Amino acid sequence: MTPSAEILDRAFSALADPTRRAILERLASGPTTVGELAEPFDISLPAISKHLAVLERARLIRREPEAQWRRCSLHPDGLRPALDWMDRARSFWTESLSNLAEYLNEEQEESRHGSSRNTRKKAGRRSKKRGV
Amino acid sequence: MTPSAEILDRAFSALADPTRRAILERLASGPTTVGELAEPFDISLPAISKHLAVLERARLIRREPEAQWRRCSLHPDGLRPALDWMDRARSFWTESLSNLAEYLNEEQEESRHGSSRNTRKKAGRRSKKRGV
DNA sequence: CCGATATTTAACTCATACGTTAAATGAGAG
DNA sequence: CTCTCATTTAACGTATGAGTTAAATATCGG
Repeated sequence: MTPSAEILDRAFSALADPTRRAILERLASGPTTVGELAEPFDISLPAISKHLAVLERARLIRREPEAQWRRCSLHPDGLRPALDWMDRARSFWTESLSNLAEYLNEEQEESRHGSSRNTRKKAGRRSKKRGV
Repeated sequence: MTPSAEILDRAFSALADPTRRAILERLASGPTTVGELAEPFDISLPAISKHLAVLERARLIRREPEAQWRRCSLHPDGLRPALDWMDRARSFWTESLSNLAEYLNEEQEESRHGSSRNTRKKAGRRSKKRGV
């Protein structure tokens, strides 16, 4: 629904491949050409070219022509949306966990007060795997 | 190469889908059942079930049986590897950009000194090769 | 045990991802 | 112009992803 959904899709999808992550890490030490970028990998040049296309489509890198080469570099702010989402995720993750802790405390309180009606924390834990 | 590559693959891949991201956000407000989780979406229950399987395989959620339901919750620390990678990416991204700025400054300096041979800002200057 | 409810598995379709090799493009050098 | 190098595009095979409907499984409540 949010208009940024596609952007996030592309960014995370681009990051979900070890070759592409390695390419990004390599670009951290400065812009370089496709051939140089491809060198450490065992796959064909067209394969690398496609990975670069994916990264470019995800706005994570830029390629600009320079003589017969194409200079690849990290796209400034290209990681922003993904970073922002992850930062939000980090907060709600920890928040959720602290809520859970709180809830467990309440449960404990409640059961100490002796109201024994329905104190199921993990209801009916019986033997799972009954043979058919 | 790193043994964590697959873990990151799965995490980012899991995050690369808006339905799954929405599910995670929903889980931020506390554990819930599959059915409840599926309710806001337009897709079938089996589809949701598969999304949950993907999230579980990526260690982002946990599902534990509870009566005839399965209670889904965020997996504590499940986001850790992805968060760590992203934090590293954030640093090397900005580092790389500040290096770029530095480099542009040097270029400018150089051209101010009047050495008019080949003062193209975008050519020359390859192979900086500062091992990071 | 039976029937209802929650969820998953099976079997299938369609689209996209990732790799290959071979051919095409674009720019510099002779 | 022609040769060569860097890179992409084309065409293809195969695997995986995301969705569907129908059937299976598991657990509770009577």
